[in-house]
Amino acid sequence: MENLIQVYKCFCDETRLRILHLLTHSPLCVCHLQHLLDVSQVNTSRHLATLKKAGMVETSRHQNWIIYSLPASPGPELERNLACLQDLAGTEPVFRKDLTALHKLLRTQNVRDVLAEGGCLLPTPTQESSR
Amino acid sequence: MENLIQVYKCFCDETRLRILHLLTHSPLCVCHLQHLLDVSQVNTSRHLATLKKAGMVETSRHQNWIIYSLPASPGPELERNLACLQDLAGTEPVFRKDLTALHKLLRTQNVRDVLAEGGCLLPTPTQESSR
DNA sequence: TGCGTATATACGTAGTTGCGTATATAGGTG
DNA sequence: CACCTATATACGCAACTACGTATATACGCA
Repeated sequence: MENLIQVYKCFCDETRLRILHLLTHSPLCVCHLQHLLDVSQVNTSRHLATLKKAGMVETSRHQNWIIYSLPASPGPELERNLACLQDLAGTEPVFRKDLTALHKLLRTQNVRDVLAEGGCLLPTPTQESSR
Repeated sequence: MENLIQVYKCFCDETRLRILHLLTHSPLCVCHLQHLLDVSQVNTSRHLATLKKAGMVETSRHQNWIIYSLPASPGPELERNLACLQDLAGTEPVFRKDLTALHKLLRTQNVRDVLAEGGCLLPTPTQESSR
């Protein structure tokens, strides 16, 4: 039960929902999440920490970057609810907007190869989004 | 998006989850919910008010009793997540225990007929659960 | 070793949530 | 109308949450 509640607690914040939704489509480093979400670095990092503590994301370091991704083997509560989220995401403008931005990012930089090597989606959009 | 968040906010409390799970199986009046959940009257009432404000339950009065039930036409966010909850409920001991108690209640009092008339699941278990 | 970039944590604070105690409303019945 | 039962709301408070500002850690590179 605690696991289930924990999932819902994570799900009831818009930023975290958007993070999870994005990660459903691709692993991402913090700076790109920050850029895609248009949320401050601290805030992004904090929400990611929350998700990680709840076992809802995993991390791997690649040089200076921390790559966040969904767990390789998520618990049933998470897995089931991510599927549910995925079903509903299509009708939520925010999610669609995020997806468009993500695809643009992936296309522009053809980073699938980089990702395949466990890397970050360079170039990082650091400066302009340091609000 | 706000709707979706609201659903998750309601879902991230154990008592409210148990209420929704019970209502998935049968409409119920406050006093029986209170009894089944073993939660104080005020607390039960308050959680129900929260759920109602979020459009996640509906009420109908029958004499002195307020019968709570799931909405006749729930929004997609709620409907989808209730289905998800239903899927996961089978493995949660608390939910199974609640269901057993509910079935016992329904059997003991053969109240399906009463419910069919929009009534309460009499007799009410008032005194013993007034903690 | 010292600097720059990426990410995380500490601290203070405003807003929110949950819950107990007390009290109010509303219908039913004598 | 007076009283009982069922349910809801008001108030106060402790715990939790979110977020900004400031600061720390960790890695890469000159």
